[in-house]
Amino acid sequence: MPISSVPKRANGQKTKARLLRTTEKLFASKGVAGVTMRGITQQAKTNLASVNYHFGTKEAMVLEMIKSKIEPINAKRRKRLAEAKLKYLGSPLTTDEIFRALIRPVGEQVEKELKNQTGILEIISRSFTEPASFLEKIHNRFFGELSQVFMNELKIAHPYAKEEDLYWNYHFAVSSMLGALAQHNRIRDFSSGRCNGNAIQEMIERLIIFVSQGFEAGIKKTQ
Amino acid sequence: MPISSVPKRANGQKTKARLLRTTEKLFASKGVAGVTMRGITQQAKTNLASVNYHFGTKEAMVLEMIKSKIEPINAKRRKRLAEAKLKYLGSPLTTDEIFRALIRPVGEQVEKELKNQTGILEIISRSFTEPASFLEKIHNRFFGELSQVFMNELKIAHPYAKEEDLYWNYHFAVSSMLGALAQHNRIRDFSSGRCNGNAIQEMIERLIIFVSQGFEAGIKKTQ
DNA sequence: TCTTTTTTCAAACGATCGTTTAATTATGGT
DNA sequence: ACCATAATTAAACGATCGTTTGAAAAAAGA
Repeated sequence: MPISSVPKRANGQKTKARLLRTTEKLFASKGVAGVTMRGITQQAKTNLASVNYHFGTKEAMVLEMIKSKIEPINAKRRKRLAEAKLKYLGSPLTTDEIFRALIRPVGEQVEKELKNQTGILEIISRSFTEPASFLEKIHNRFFGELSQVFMNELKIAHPYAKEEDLYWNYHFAVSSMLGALAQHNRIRDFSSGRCNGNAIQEMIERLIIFVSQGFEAGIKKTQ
Repeated sequence: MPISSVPKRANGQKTKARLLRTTEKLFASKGVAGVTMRGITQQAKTNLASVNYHFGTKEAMVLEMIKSKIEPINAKRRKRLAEAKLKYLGSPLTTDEIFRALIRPVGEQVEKELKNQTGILEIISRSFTEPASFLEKIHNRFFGELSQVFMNELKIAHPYAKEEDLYWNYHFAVSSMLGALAQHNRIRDFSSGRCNGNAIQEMIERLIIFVSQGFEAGIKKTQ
């Protein structure tokens, strides 16, 4: 008898986790419509009804999967921003440092889970572009307040910029990030093999430069 | 008896066009999965079987709709690029002029069809992000060679830049454009009403600046 | 007008979707 | 060992999907 009494109903939790992992893969490759109950349960080697037993509905399972993927990234984003602020002790951050805190955690999480073939990039981007209406509440909850945090930091960094410019270009920056992440597998073919879309770290660093400079150019328009 | 003998079976062409227009709206708002045969034929006030009669399959109809929306834009892009080259008579174009030729035609087409409530932005972006596999052939055909044309122009404009940098940042630029267009309805809420996502022309002009400067910053990295 | 072709229509088909039910098996507590 | 709960399973349900069929209606050509 093991001393640790934490995992009660161990097997049950295992199938639940197995379902979530399978949902990840299928959602990343085929979207929410491609995630079928039979496809998931078959690949997770469990019964069809197990999804409804563990999660209630298919939607609830997808939402829980997305939540489990995005929340750690957002936590890291806040942490990085706070660390940067601490380092600069009150004085405003540079644009690229702010966007570094926003974008780098994505790349790190991707590298971390590269072995799992999980496809966080696709999950994040799909959670924005999927037509499924039930995903919208997720964004407002996950990205709504997070965006306000980063926008506030950008306002501090650019006190003389017009608010309108700041909003527009932050919107471009986020959209660029999502678009680039979502399309990252296209660059290999497009560049005839010259660029590797799986070199995530390289892409992230390049993306930070692109987005930061685009942002600054956009807000300096009127100065 | 009318002299013009062009429109034979006039009524038949009308329902076909009506089907295409309805497909536009539904695809834009709900994606390819949300485009149901019964939903389309009901809204187009025709019979369920008319889709298969006029187009063969649902996919064929969606493809034809997308083609009819994107091809005019791409034609305009080539034309604008050619006009700009003619104006500069051999000397290389500036970065923002190249991207202007790429991005502006989208905005113009949107403004042109604003009254139709057709949603080209959603159609373009969805045609990239939709998980439907049958859409992939479209991109390679539509955007593959077009991208090569614009990439060549960027190479001419930046003869000393590394090819790798050019490819990466063109990829970012296109992804940014698609991402920003796809997410354009989010900025209103995000900015608490300060920015209007339906002010397409303003967004397009801002986007050109953002993308051009991001691109130049990305390729100047090593110079 | 008569004939031929095109277009529309109601009805049904087979397939697949998410969910539910009820019976069975496995597990943990006492 | 016994019992209550948790978990798994096979089977079926109702709904919706895209497509096909065969006949009726409409339009064009002769």
